[in-house]
Amino acid sequence: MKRETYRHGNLRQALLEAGIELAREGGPDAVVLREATRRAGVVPNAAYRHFADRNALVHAVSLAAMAELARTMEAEQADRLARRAAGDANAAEEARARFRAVGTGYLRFARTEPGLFRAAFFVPGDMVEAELPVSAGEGGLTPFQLLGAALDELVACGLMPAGRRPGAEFLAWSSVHGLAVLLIDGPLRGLAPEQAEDATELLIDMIERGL
Amino acid sequence: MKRETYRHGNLRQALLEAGIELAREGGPDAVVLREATRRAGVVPNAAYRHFADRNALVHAVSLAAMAELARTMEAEQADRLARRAAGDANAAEEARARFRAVGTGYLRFARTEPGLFRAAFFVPGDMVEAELPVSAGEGGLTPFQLLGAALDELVACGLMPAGRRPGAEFLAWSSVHGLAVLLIDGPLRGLAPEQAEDATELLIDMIERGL
DNA sequence: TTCGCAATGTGGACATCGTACACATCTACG
DNA sequence: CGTAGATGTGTACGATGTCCACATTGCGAA
Repeated sequence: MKRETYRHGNLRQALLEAGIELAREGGPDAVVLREATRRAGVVPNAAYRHFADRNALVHAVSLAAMAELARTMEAEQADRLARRAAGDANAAEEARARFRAVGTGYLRFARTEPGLFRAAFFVPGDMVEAELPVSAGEGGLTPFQLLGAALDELVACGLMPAGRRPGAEFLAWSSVHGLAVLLIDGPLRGLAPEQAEDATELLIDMIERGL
Repeated sequence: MKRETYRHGNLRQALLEAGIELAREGGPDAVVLREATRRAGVVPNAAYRHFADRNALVHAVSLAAMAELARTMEAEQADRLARRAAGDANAAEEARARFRAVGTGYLRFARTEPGLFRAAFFVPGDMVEAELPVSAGEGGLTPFQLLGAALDELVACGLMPAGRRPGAEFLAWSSVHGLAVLLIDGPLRGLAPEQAEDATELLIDMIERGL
């Protein structure tokens, strides 16, 4: 447990990882600075060499969580597309699948990692941060950008009137995000996973009709 | 400032009101027990005669906030209906207006009282509490019940297929709630009020098409 | 009416947290 | 080398939630 070198070597990263773990277990409020330093085997004040204050730490955790959300969404897309690959290469159906995967991936992450999900939207960057590369997945796109790309595809395939494209991110995002919130700490929490998935599909159906 | 009777007389209510004020200013996290007792002119521990712990206080605040949300929604409905009253008494249009008012009222409350809005969904009652009379407005209906009633009307007027009625509360609610969250502490916060209202109308358009 | 008990408010104490300030230790660069 | 800046330590303070023992009071039974 005890370090033998005076220097830690990689404290910032260690604190960040401890913070992520805390957030995973209990959301952003559970990211307590002293506990993170404890887990890193270091005295509380050491954290201040790497983060201005607790908020800065939570913010870094938030960005990391956002990136993990992006990865989950990418994985969901890959999964959905693979599941239908060999068949036919209908571009429109593919665009739809990619769009739906954005939503289902988002909601899967929220249900699977509620703590991190809440953390991702804490100190929730304004629109600027939604495009910060730190919060991107493997493909280099942030969750917000993944959604935008999927919508562009829908328009390109004629599945959505171009006139409604501007601002559509926010409408789709709102709906999915709202369900996520209601599911994880709103009145719908404690819904069985299966029911939650049904609700997810119904919601995305509604969005597709409404877009 | 100082009391002259040993008994406070109505401490529970005083603490609750202080708590509501704190929540109004800074959301549920700002409801700090000691500050509430300070405002009530009483020693910290006195609170424990009326609330099991801080959480119980926040929970009571949450229910009060939910009731205020309900009142805002009722007011919005009354407003929208009055604004078109004298004209014609088209039942379908009236049902639509009432439905839209549910959403706009909800979002208006979120933007006007972000602290209370966040508090309302803290310790967020599961489905049971969404029907608790404590969180109802003047008309005796909770926000959730107001939404349900509006949806029933839509179906009755043929504005929405009856087959999609079951569970529709949750879809509409998710969408509106999501926009609220994104607007008040998500990436859309800081949108000008006018833009926020535009987004509101667009979102409700989408919901109407999708339901 | 009186007396005693339950309800309500007080005082003091403790652990935990975030964070400020002064000091110790190391590493890298002139 | 040796010194300056970077990194970790120690001590301390104020704030918070909550526990325990005690003080004060009002109300109903005797």
